Amino acid sequence: MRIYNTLTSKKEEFLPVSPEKVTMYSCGITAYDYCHIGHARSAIVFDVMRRYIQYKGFAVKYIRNFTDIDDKIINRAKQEGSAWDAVAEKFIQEYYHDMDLLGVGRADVEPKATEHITEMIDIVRGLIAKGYAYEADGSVYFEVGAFREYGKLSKRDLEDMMAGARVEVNEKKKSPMDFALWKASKEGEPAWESPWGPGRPGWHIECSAMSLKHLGETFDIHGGGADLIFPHHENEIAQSEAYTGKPFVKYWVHNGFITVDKEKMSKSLGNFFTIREIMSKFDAEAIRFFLLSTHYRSPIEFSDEQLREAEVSIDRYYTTLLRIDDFLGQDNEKGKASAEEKALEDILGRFRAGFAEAMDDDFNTALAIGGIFELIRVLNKYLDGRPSGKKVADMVTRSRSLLKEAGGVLNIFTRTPAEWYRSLMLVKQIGVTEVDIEVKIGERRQARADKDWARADSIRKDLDEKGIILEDKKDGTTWRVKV
RNA sequence: GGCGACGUACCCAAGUGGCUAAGGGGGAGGUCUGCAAAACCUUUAUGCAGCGGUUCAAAUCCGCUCGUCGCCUCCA
Repeated sequence: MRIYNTLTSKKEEFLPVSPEKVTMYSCGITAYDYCHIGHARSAIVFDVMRRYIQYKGFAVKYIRNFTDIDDKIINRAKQEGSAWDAVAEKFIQEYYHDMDLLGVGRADVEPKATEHITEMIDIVRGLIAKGYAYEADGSVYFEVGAFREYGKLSKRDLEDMMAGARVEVNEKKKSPMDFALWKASKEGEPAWESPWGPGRPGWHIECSAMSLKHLGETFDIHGGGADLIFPHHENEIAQSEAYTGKPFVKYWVHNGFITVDKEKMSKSLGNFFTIREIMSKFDAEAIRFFLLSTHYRSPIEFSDEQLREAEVSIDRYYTTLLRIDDFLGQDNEKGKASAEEKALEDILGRFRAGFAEAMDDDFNTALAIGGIFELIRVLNKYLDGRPSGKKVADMVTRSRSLLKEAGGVLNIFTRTPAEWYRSLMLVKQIGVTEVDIEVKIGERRQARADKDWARADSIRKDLDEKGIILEDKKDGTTWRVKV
């Protein structure tokens, strides 16, 4: 398995610290607002990495934090006239709501910054003792110049940064690049007792403290959005390595951005879409599929059209699954081979290896999905030959289980076709019920038996206008939701 | 200004030295069907931003040019 490491700027063979157990940490959210689709991408990308590493047979310990104390949370609370911790708690719950629908699993530990104040203070105290940090007016700063390797992740030279520094002037800091480990609290702000007086943690220190506590001094994978490379992750490295004297992380992985009109989606530009906004128009699975249909490091242009195409693709999957289930449900006594038997056997024989090869190459989900649709095409062609018999049933069953296996790793294609259509009916706001549709199908069946094609077609057209497509098959009519 | 990434068909998107340039969507034609739908078939890049170079061999490596974007400030 090869993973692209931001630290070395290349794909590297994945060799975890411990051969059996993989330790990974991803930066979660600051809980001050609803999540947008960029948060979804990050969460889904790392969710898939974790699932795939488990699929490969490793035990995984996965940590994803919540930043529950921060300026933005405090400001939001002020705006709303509520308590800062109530704001954080509310948006953590909203996060779970969105992520559950997107199929993002819970991490093994989901630590909150405020639950690790003691650990953070210990690290800050240690950094001061080792000469990497200094106190000024109740705040503590990390002295960037004292850490020789500063800039190694973001490939920056400290002197260049000073020259072009756009950081605000802070007289208390020795250098403008120094960053806060501990911030003295102002009047009325949340505060914790510390050796430097009442204050609260700086942003970066929490990840160092929580990863150290839950994963140890050196762990395997640390991830987040590419916008966290600098300064957040650079600072984490400085703090952690200065404190422990050990390498902090083996593999740094960063996902690319979502763009709108080619520009990065961001809060400040105001060009962002929240997850729930999108889920009011598209099924959550379509969002997940859309995000996985591009390699995680590439930018993705967000658009309704792309989401719609994702829906069409998923629909193709479930339509095939329905066909498989229909096929396996029918009598398959007499044996009739399909001309495409060899082609299906070939692809079944290499499918699993192909999937692993794609995923082993820096989690190439786009290629892996391509393999899934290749199998679907060959299988459909095979079924077009109307084969029957035990061997055929076995091959079709095997196809289905391989599709489910691959889908399971990506956590897509895990529902039944019926569940998919039901969900589509909700999201497309279809104005007829399943019972209505069955009644219409019954009426049409009679019309067709009477060879009253005009009436049969009018019933079909009527449903089509409501977003329901009828399909006449040998043994009856089925319906689907139009995507 | 410094650092970095990207530019593959009508659209999205894999592929980063050698097998017919994956896969999805769309278009055109066809098979099947009462007609449809689905599915399948054929077709839609002798070509990978442009120009040079390295090599027996380049979308893939190197150089330059053009274009787009990101980070350097909170950001997934």
